[in-house]
Amino acid sequence: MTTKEKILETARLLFNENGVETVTVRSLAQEVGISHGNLCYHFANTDVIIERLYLQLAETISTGINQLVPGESLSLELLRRLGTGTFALLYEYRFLMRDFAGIMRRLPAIREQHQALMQRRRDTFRLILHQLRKQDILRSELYPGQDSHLIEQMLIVGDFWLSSADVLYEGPDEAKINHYVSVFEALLLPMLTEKGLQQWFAIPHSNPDRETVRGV
Amino acid sequence: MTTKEKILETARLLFNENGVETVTVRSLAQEVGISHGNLCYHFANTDVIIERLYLQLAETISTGINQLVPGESLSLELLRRLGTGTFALLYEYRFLMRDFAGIMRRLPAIREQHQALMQRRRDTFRLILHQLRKQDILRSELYPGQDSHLIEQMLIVGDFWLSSADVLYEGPDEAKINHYVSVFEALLLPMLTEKGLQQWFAIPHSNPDRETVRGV
DNA sequence: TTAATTTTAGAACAAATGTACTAATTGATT
DNA sequence: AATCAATTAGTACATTTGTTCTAAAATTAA
Repeated sequence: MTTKEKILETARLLFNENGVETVTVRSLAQEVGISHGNLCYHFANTDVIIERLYLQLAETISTGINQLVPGESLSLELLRRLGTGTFALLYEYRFLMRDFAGIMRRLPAIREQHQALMQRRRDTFRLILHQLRKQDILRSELYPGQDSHLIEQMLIVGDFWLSSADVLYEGPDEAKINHYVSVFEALLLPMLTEKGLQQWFAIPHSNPDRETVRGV
Repeated sequence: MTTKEKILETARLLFNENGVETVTVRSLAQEVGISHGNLCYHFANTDVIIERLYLQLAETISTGINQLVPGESLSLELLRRLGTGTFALLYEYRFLMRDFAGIMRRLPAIREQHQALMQRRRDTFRLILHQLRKQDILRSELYPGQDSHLIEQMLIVGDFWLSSADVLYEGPDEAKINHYVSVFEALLLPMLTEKGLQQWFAIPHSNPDRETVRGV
């Protein structure tokens, strides 16, 4: 592992543990085991490190999104695996969502990137809703604009379950991601058709070691 | 207005605008128009100011919660007014939710207070669900534990719509709160009975100047 | 091997911040 | 009016932090 990679990796762990505000070039350098002068040689400051880590995450998510092809058949089980993968990925970069406001304030460049990413996720969610309806798994809107509301719920829960969990989650750590995937999934369930509900009940929910896919 | 009150008020506005990390005893004192020595005489540091502001919010919310009496009849319109009031209140203290993680890290005392507050809100939500079912407005659970999922969704959306709005909301400011109240409300809608849906459709949704109630 | 380039450690400096302290001023009480 | 407590402004100091600079060491290329 090169020094650059070691720095990024250590920074990610340190950010996750202590938050972005408490990590300085000096404390990070010490954790990596190099001088802070050396660290500044590779990355001028912590801001550019945060930016790089955000790009890492955004790229991984984007490639995940592109795995979903319009028109391709979907199952609720596939969606759950996609969701679990995304949540697990987000968990590795959880400092980004936890210190969301502060980071967006510090790094306007990321703000725009994030807006674009969220737009792509919105489109993906809309695609999913459309496909599920075509397969008669999802009921149609109860009122005009319900889909938009649902998608916003998905964005909020999908991004900020981490912050909420920080204070409220009390179960075992291994079950955390699966728990919040269930909370997320439950946004969709009341809108399932009879057929959709049957398909959902048929998914093995007790097994937490399901294979996961990254992205979306 | 006493100096103490002036400090708290200015701090709240400054926190909302620039985030807790950027506000120092000096910058705050300057904004209030007093010396930083004087400010430290009233409040040792910014931490105790944050704590005081949190208590202000928590207390207001708690009194709002107690307005709901178990067994009393509910309407979706009343719930919407309660929701709007709470969202408006939260908006005035939005820095607390935006810089949530950082604050919880800095002030462990608040963390415990917040856990307790969230428990009370959970109980309130459960009470509401129960009462709505008694009035045949809400369908029963699709699966055991759905209520818990729904309540967690309500907590997450109810707390973090502010953070999401920071980056994603693009409409006019006056409509912001009502928009997110709708997103919040939409969590419940798919579970309404026929009767419930009819009641909901009868609410005048276009008028944003509805009277609001604080709390919950 | 030699020369050039990259990487590294450490020193130095300015700016900002929390905290403590002093002295002056104000306001209330007797 | 005199006294005491509360309030205020301003100073001082130690720490931390970002940033820059220098020189040594390590690595690579010729």
